[in-house]
Amino acid sequence: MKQVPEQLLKPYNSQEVETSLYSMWEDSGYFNPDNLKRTEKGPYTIILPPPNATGVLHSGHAVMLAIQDAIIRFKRMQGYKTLWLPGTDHAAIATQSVVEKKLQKEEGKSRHDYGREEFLKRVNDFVVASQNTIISQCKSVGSSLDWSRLAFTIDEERNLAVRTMFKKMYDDGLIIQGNRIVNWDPKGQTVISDDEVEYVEEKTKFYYFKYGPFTIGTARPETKFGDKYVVMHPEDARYKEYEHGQKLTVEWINGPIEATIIKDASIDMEFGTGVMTITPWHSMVDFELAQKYKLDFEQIIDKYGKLLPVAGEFAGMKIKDAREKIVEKLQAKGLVEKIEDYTHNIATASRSGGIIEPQIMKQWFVAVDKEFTHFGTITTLKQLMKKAVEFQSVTILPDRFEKVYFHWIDNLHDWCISRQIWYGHRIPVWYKGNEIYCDINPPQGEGWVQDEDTLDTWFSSGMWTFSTLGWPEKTQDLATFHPTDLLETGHDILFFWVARMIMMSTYALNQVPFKSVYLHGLVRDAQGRKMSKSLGNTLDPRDLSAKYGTDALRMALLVGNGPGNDLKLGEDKVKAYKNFANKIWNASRFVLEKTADLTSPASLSQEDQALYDAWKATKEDITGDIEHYRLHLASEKLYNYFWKTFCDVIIESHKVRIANNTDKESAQTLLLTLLREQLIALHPFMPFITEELWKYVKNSDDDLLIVSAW
RNA sequence: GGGCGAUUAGCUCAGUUGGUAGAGCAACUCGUUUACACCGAGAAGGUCGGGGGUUCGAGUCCCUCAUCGCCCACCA
Repeated sequence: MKQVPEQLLKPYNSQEVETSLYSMWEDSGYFNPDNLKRTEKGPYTIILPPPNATGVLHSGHAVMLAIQDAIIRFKRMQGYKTLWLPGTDHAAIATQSVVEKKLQKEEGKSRHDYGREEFLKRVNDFVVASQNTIISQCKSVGSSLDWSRLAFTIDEERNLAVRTMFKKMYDDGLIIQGNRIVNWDPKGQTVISDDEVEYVEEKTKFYYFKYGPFTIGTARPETKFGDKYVVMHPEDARYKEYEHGQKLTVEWINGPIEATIIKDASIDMEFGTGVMTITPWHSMVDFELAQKYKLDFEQIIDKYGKLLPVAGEFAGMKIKDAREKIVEKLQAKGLVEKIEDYTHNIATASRSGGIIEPQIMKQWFVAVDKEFTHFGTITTLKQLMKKAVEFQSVTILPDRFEKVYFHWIDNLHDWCISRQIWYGHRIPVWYKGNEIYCDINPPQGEGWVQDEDTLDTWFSSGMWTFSTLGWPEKTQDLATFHPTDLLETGHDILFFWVARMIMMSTYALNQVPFKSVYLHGLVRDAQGRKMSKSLGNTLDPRDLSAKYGTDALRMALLVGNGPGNDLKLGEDKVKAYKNFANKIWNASRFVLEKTADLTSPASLSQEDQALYDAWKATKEDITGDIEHYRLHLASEKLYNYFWKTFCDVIIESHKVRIANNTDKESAQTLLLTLLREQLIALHPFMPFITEELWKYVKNSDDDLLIVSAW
């Protein structure tokens, strides 16, 4: 007769067991696929979306880790050679600005006071110091990541990969340098890509100014100094007396100027007066018009958002201050016809919040529409991205995001990849006079100067599935684990990241980066609001995990959380699964007590066999759910079966049978078998409590639950 | 301006291919001499946003309207 372990006599205490269980798993080496004994089903790989190296664990991370860990544990138990590869992200702009603020606050100096080299050293020190925080927090929620393969988006290996990729794309003519109109962020002092622009609604004024015989409409008087082209629709009857190319002299802000009439069908006759003047240096639309008709470009605003000498008396003023003054002056000259209230969207930089000022600048771009020869066929990067999803080499879950993805590709312009910040992968291009040199390593000889700019952080992130596996070297890992099986991430970075990974991987390897994409939603508070520090409604996963147990937290994040949908998380929900953990604990003790005198498994009675078969069917159902990434259903079914069927029905009836000695050994065998199998099935979702209980339920020759057969 | 999603019990949400409406929380009644009160038993609660259609049959498919939310877009 076995003794029921003393530990089971008190309620389940997650804090007492979690840390040591995690160490036990780590020590076992089973997080590393090379150490797995059963790998008959072949490789299964997930690369972890790298959290910011300087970040702390938030509920978004917790969801991501819970989902991926559940899938990885499931596959590992099924007998796959599972690799879940961790890493951290250098998050160029975000990290640099954090360190800049810190240095400003602590030492009162800007990055320029330190100089590039010293500043980068400071950033690196900061990153190294804070990196362990996020890593240990990932561990604390039970993530069975292979830490032996930990990567960093800007370490030496990844830098080599980035330089190699840049060079390859440069040689293929896919990375080009050009003077184009770009999104300049005066606050962050860098160019950003179209995807980093966020449109924010702004209430402002709409001004109607007299411009010679016309009335022009504008929301931005401060850009209008040099406006010498006046544009209207060729079929606008109101202006039919004027001809394209006609010149006339008009009185304007700082005196008379010679204006040229442009007729173009892109003008909306219904909007305003149907006439506008254009400012090609500071407007995307105007830029295109100017290119079309080969007009002059003149810069009006500098990179700090101040007016240039062309503004005459207004030179040096911030645009915001200048606007009023200019309107006043026009008013004094009698050129203001009317002013209306106006609501429109202004472009802001999503990171810094600065208002974007379009500028013409020399930058580096990835040409997405340019044809090139790719493994023997002519294609474009856009086509590569499109085909991967179109032909289902990559499937996106939920599938409605496939439409969103295609729509994004259709509207995609060349990707501006150069940034005027210091922290990041430096562009591997050197200049000497008019010579330009691009290679993985610096050129020989004197007088070469490297390009000052760094790369968009998503450039290196785009290579993440294969740079982490050793590319450009032909490593065993790359051959074994690429393409990866699943990318699980938030739908908010579908464009930034998912699309770029598909582009980079199909381009460089002629392989998709992953076979499936699983997009989870945002974690919101119980009222459905976005969690934010300013609202004070954030739920810290570390607190929840400490208070209710990691298993409870994980269940709360998984049950009912279908792909693509936002999850409303209240503390009540976590508490409910803490109760469930305790239920498992108590039921396990009870089963162990009632079966202590069972020496060897008995054959099942017909009735018990039927119950067992019903469980088998449930488990098969659950297996299918997990295989199709329906964790929200699988977890709920396990919960219901354990509580409603196993505890409330089977244990209740069988304890009577055991007491009355009716088919006792069959009853005992069934209880023990069902408990064992449910611990296995629950393990991917609630790894800690199940592994802990497994110690008491397993047979002597059984290994850890983490590697037990599903 | 385009696209997408949501609308199911008081609250938060499930409902995989159309086949007699589900869970958690809350509220109600009862129960504490033996697994668990972090519990059990029981009862209550829904014309599945409105309207129309397809079907033997619709929460599920189609059309339409309404409200809320998200994404995309260079109307000055």
